[in-house]
Parts: sequence; structure tokens; C-alpha cells
Amino acid sequence: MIRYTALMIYEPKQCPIRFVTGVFGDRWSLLIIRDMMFRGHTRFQDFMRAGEGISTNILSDRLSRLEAQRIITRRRDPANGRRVLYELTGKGRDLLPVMLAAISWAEEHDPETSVSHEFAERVRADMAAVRDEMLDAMERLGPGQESPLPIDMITGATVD
Amino acid sequence: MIRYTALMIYEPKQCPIRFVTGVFGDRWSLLIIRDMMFRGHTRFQDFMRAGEGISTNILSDRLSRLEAQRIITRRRDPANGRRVLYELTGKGRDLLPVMLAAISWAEEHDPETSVSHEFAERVRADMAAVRDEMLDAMERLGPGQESPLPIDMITGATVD
DNA sequence: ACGAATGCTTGTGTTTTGCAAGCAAGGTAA
DNA sequence: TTACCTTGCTTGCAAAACACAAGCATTCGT
Repeated sequence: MIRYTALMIYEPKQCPIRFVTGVFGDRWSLLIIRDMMFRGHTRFQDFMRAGEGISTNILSDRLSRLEAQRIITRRRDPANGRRVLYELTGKGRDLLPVMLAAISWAEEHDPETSVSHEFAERVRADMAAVRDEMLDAMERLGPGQESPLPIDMITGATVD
Repeated sequence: MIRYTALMIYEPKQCPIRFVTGVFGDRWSLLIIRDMMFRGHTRFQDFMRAGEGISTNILSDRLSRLEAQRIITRRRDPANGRRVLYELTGKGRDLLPVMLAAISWAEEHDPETSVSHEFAERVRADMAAVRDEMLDAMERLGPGQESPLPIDMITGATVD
């Protein structure tokens, strides 16, 4: 029996669900991906200020893990050498359908959800269209930009 | 600022992604749901024998949390009073699209995945059809039955 | 009545995480 | 140049979560 350990990065011939729990089977990784995908976050301080209280050592560790898994990339900001830019890779952007399915589920079952019913219905009616629209917009805008969709209606984002 | 704590069950007016991390923002919850959804597991010992080494106290805790969140139900087996049957609720079954999206992503990005390319392509071409087919089959068969689809091709299940 | 099966709890030690402090390097301004 | 600020990250320590082994209550088969 292969022992399953925390945030295990890789196992051969593995179950897909075990694979995804290796990526975001913790409290923080999915929230970081959300911040990059929907809020356009690219910097360490962006994640720190996202309002959920992650500590610096854990954030640093999660960013390293996500980079090792090639879900995000890390590079110096050419315009400001003390800054580091974190950006989603294609593998990271490919998580969008998972996010959309999760958003739809939350809208159905969280009575206090911040997701608009209209958006959730659109996801359920034609997820592929919503996905393509968001991916196109991401590519046009480049990193560091908020999603063009009404993000507060999706994530209830209130960065404080 | 609302502090985000482990497996927090509920927050008002919350982000959908934070909502789902409250459900399976840990190592085990999603694997338990997988076992119920695809492998037909209904009993404590099923999960123990699933081959990933969860310990009894943690399994007990996770089953309690999932029950509190109304994702699973818990009842005595009428045919054998020392057994307890755990079953997915509608809310739990509604996680199937999230699972299918995750399976598709894993098939794309895990070189050692156990997911068949054909199944993943079908999910990507028409997820709603695959979802409906699986939900129909679950309803016909009732709990305690493996998914009618070739589960080993999906999950790489090898219960030892 | 007896022993085994089943779900679950209770210790005990290890691992992970939260929190505060501090650090190195790049920028800014005098 | 010098002092200071910003930024990403590390370190030390306390708290929480977890793994593991053992034990317990209930139920069933015999």
C-alpha cells in the first residue's frame, strides 16, 4: 500500500482524484489559484492582502509547490527588481472548468453565496462557452488584470 | 477580516471557492466522496480498506463533518445492526460535475494517469450527458454499488 | 454465553500550521 | 553615498492537526 502523505506531488498510475488532492488537498492552494484566475493577482503581497489570513511561511511554501507542479511560474518583475511575478501556466488555466463546476455547485447549495444565479445558470447551460470567453479575455489582457466578468458576483471579492 | 480556519463549515456571503475549500480543503474529504461516488462505498470499513491509509479517528471526524454539511447521510443498516450505512445526499451527488472536471484535468496533465483518454474526451465533448448517465445509473442501482462505468479506467481503483 | 465484527474514542508522539520577528536584496530620496 | 522603505522569504516557538496503537460499546453468529 502506498501511503498518502500531505500534498504529495506525484504518484505513478494514480487515481485522478488523488492527483487533484495532491494539488489542492489543503486549505490554501485552491484559494491562491482563485486569486490568480479571477482577481488577477500576481504578487506575494496580493495574496497576503486577499483577506483570508494566510501566513507568509505557508504562502511561500504553497507558491513553491505550485511552481514545482508547473501550475504557476515565478519570475522577477523586469520593471521592478524587488518584485516577483507569479503567473498561471496553461496547466493552471486548465483548472478553469474545475473552478466553474465548483462555482456552480456552491451557487446551488450555499444559501449565502455571492455567486449570481444568472452566472451560475450560464455555466450550467454552456460551460464551454463561459470557459472560452474567460480564457480569451485572460489572454487578451495578460496577467495582473482582473477577470473581465463581474468578479464580485462570482467570488464576492472584497479585498481589504 | 474573517479568519479562515480549517474545514470551516460556513461563512456568510462567501466566495464559492472558499465554500468548496470548506468542504474538501483537506486531504481526505474528496477521496471519501470519490469512494462513495465511483466505488459504491457505504461502510466505515470500505473507506479504511480503500488503500490510502486514513486513520480511524480522522475518518470518523470527516464522516461527521460531511454529515453535518449534509453531503452524506448516516444510518444503521437495517439488515445488520452493527453496520452503519453512509450514503451521498443530492448535494453530494451534485458534486459529480466537479469530479468529472477534475478527472478531465488529471487526464490532461498527469502522464501516469489511470483515466482512459476515451472517457476524458467524452467528458470534454459532453459532460452533461456523462453526468446524466452516471446519475441515472446511481439511482437505478442504489447505494453500495460500483459505478456502471469502467471505474478502474477512471479511478485506477485497486482495493487491496 | 462467548467471541468476532463494526464503528468509534482515547492516549501519545509526530507533523503541520499560525504567528511574530527578522533578514537580504532592490528601490527611493536626501 | 547613506539612510530608509518595500518585497519576498526564513526562522523560532507555540498551537493545532494528524498517525498510530490500544481500547470500548454494541451487535451478530454460534
